[in-house]
Amino acid sequence: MKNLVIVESPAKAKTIEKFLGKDYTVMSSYGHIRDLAKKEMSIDVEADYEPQYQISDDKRSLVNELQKAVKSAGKVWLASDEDREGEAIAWHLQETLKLDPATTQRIVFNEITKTAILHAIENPRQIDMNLVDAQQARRVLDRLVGYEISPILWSKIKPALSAGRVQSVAVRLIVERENEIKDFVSKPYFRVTAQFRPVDSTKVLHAELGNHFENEKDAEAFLQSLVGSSFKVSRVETKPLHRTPAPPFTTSTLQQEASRKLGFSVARTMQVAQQLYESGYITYMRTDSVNLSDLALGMAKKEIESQYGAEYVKTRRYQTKTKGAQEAHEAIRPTDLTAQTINSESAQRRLYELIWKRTVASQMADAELEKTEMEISIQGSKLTFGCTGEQVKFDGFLKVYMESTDDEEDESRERLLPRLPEGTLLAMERCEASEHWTQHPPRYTEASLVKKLEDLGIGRPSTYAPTISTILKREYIMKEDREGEERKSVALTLQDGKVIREERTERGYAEKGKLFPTDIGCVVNDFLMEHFANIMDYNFTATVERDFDEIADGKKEWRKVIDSFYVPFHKNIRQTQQTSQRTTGSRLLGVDPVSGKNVYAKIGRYGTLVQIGETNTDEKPRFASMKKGLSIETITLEEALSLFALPRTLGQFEEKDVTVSIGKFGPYVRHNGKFYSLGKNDDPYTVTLERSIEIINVKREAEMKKEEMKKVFPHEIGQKDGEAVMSNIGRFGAYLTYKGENFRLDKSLDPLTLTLDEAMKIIDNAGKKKSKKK
DNA sequence: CAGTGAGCGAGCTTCCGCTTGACTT
Repeated sequence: MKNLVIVESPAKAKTIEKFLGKDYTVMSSYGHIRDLAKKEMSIDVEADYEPQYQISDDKRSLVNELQKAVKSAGKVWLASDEDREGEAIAWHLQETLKLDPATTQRIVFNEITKTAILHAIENPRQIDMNLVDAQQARRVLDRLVGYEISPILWSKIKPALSAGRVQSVAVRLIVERENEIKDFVSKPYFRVTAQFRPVDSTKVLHAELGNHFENEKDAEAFLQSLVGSSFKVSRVETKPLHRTPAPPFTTSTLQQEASRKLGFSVARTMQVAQQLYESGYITYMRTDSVNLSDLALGMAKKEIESQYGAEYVKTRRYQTKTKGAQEAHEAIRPTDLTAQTINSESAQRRLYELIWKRTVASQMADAELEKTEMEISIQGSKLTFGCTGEQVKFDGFLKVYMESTDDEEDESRERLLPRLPEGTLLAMERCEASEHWTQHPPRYTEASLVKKLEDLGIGRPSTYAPTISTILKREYIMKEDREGEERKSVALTLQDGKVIREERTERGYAEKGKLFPTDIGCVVNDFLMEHFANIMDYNFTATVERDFDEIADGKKEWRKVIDSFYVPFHKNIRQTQQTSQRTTGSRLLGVDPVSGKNVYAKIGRYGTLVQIGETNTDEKPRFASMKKGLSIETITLEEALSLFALPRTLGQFEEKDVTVSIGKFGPYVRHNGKFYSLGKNDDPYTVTLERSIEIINVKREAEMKKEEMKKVFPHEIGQKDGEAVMSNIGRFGAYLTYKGENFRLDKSLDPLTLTLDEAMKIIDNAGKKKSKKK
């Protein structure tokens, strides 16, 4: 063994090994192998911010293996990605594996082809310490911010909270959007639509008035004024229009489109993309680059030519405009563009097809359209109706793919218009003025939040999904569906010279999977905005990124950059810790009619709660947790008082008290020292004694059944090759045991009546799958 | 595994970015 090549990803290692042949062994570092120690700050501020690195727990055995491989290798090639993090990974490898910088080869390639890799091997360099230092600065800054602010939140608001350069700004976006929505005053307006017909034809023309009316009176007056009017086509304008395809997918745009077109969460998209990547169907899925390799461009051209014809080909190179993009990889694309679809489970197939279409469309010709705008004049009025139509002259990339939008009101009312010359007289067939409301700005979805973060240059492709799950886990935000609000709206129709008024009940737009801030999210955000405005600034990341770039260019020293940030920052930390008030988001709801004491809603150590009485008096106040769906801001006095109804004693069963309450794991019934969880549809505030007894009995029966099961299992189905085939019930359901190995049983199969033949079939099939994988 | 919330004090929590696995029945 002469050469050892180390890359970041095992899938990449497998591919490269094939290109390099016998003289090379390719191993993977699985990302970073070393990081700041988890406990405490692990940055020696006194010693000029010396970082204390440690091999990550889950990498110890890997590092051992790498060490062994290094010993038997003549030359070591560090081939991690060509960006800040990749350079740091290479450096950490060099340090940890005690490689000699003079003989260690640093190589990079951002296209996994034989040519690119061989070219890289011929052009090795040494590790770029400036780039490594830029990464160290990034790492140290994030640790300082996160580990100094978080403890302040623990002491001033609630334990186990967190703050960080990325997550806190993500929460800020959601809190501020919610505030905008709260301040938004929805106003009604009237939109007038009409249907015309040329007097000597049956063609129909759908048009809309260029103006809206603010109230019903004006709308009605306008409709009245139309009675007896004549209408004609006053202007026709036709102009060419062309549309360009969207660039190939990056992580962020893939997440957005998969959310809009397939309804995937950001995490789901990444999970499915990972599977596609590991099966070799697509290129790497964590990327900020829209660039396609020459190989891919060539494949696309060939594929489009053969499928759609040469006139559909237009080779395009896209430029990445994203702030702070590092472009260590290609855009996300199929590895083989001749495969329009793949034979795989549904989610993988659908995501793959989306990627295929987007990639191919990006290399196709513009769509050529003809847009016609028609204006219809009203005799005796300055107002005009208008309609637009679009005709596709050449479909180009539209043959394959059209990008979606987030706009909920996007009705794409464009249609083909009949050809009518200017001056054509029109008869009005019907006309309606309908009431609508102005819409508040939309709440973020996971995907639109990712887009916003990317626009601000905050976060990286590998962190978008984890960031969202962090702020969900901390309960700063929640993801919810909301029904549209019901509204009464007025519609006025012009019929036989009269205006008919009709009231309709309408539902506004339903919101699905939208992000809402919680009480805690709002209180933490207010606190951070008050005390750490610079970190919360939307430009903070962009500003420090400029410093990191200068470090990478060798123009600045990383420790100095950190020092000029840290000195004022740390002073602010100390001051905030000493002087700021404990923050609970407390709100006075009113007076308890029974005790005459004040009732508050606020944040406590374990979440939001309501409180009767004061905390700074001798007499202890009474507390009760808030139910799901209640918030400090909207809870009423009555709702708050009702929360004190627990625990309730419902009566007796088998001569013992039956009580109901809410515990750590949800609502429960307690009887004779035992606990029984309430069902999903049971409300602890109203549940009856009868229902509680039913719950107790159901659980008792289930437990008895389980006991009986234990007696029956493990069950011997039969013998094969002198070994027993057993069935059993475990934590994850029924399974078979044979020759010391376990095999999952499908839910539809009964582990007791299964025959030996059936069991052996399952075992054989599972065995085949395993050997295939290897 | 079925509270808590005041106060006492121990010991715990926390960042972002790079990569997969997982006692997988």
